[in-house]
Amino acid sequence: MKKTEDYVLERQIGFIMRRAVQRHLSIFAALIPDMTPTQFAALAKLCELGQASQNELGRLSSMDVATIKGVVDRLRARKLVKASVMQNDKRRLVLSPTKKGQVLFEQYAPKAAKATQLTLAPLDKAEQGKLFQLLKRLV
Amino acid sequence: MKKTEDYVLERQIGFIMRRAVQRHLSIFAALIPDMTPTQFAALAKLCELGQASQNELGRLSSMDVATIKGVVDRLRARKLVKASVMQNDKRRLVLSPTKKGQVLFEQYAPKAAKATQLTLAPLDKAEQGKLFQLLKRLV
DNA sequence: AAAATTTCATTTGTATGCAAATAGATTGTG
DNA sequence: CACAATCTATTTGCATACAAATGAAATTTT
Repeated sequence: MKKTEDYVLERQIGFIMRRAVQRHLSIFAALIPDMTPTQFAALAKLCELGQASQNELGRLSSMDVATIKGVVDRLRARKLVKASVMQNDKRRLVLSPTKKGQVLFEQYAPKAAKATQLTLAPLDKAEQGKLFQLLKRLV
Repeated sequence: MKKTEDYVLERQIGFIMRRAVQRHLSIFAALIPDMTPTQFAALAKLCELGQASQNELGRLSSMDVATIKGVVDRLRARKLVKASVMQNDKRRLVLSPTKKGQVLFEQYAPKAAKATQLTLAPLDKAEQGKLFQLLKRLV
């Protein structure tokens, strides 16, 4: 006995996650108007790695090849990331953060962490941990 | 004593949610290649309401005015939604699902619900409920 | 009623996000 | 070694997603 009311948008995980993401993006933008979370993620991962090819960076920051290209292009345009063709493998673009990129990362990292904190603020520490644990298991 | 390693991308809620959303979108697309989750959400909400203005539909399905316009335009192009200028208030566009739209909604609703189920499959029922509860409190 | 404010829809611009196709470089295999 | 398969990056096309500006219509205020 299926009825229309059986499908409730507000009970769909995609809908709820979309709203949670919207809230987080808004918080992030308020703290760091200068850079998108995606751009910051790529920069952060590259700072952590020190060096990586473009596709590699994309994989490690969960962006497909087309997306990471756009993100890296914008970071390069701002001189936060530098690129050069790898000698051993001329298909690859070796990326690394510039000094300016590293400085900006160090400067924004506390704010980005704060964005996570503020997003999770409605939950206590135990609940925050639980949420992380559950979300991770979805992937 | 802040250090670079203090910021770990994988421990940021935005990153984890982005990955979870990616996973869900992939599952949804596999079950319903014909329509995006966003389009289905708008159609579902409109079927639930029976009728709504465009902005109203956007608010209730968590899309801003520019986004809902695009989504509705595409639904209208496929004749799943019909629109007319409201007589009482000529600013408003009154939307309602077409017969075709209603049929398609009824047809896809079980699949869309299945997408939620599959996304949550790694968790048991209690954990699924907990995840919903935690995510809702973030918004 | 006239003016100020608000609401609705549209438009523009920028930034993800993904699928699919392509070209060039490298690797693996017969 | 040659050739098929794979990998890297790019490009195109489409679909969210949001900020900001605009114009038309309705509401509120004075």
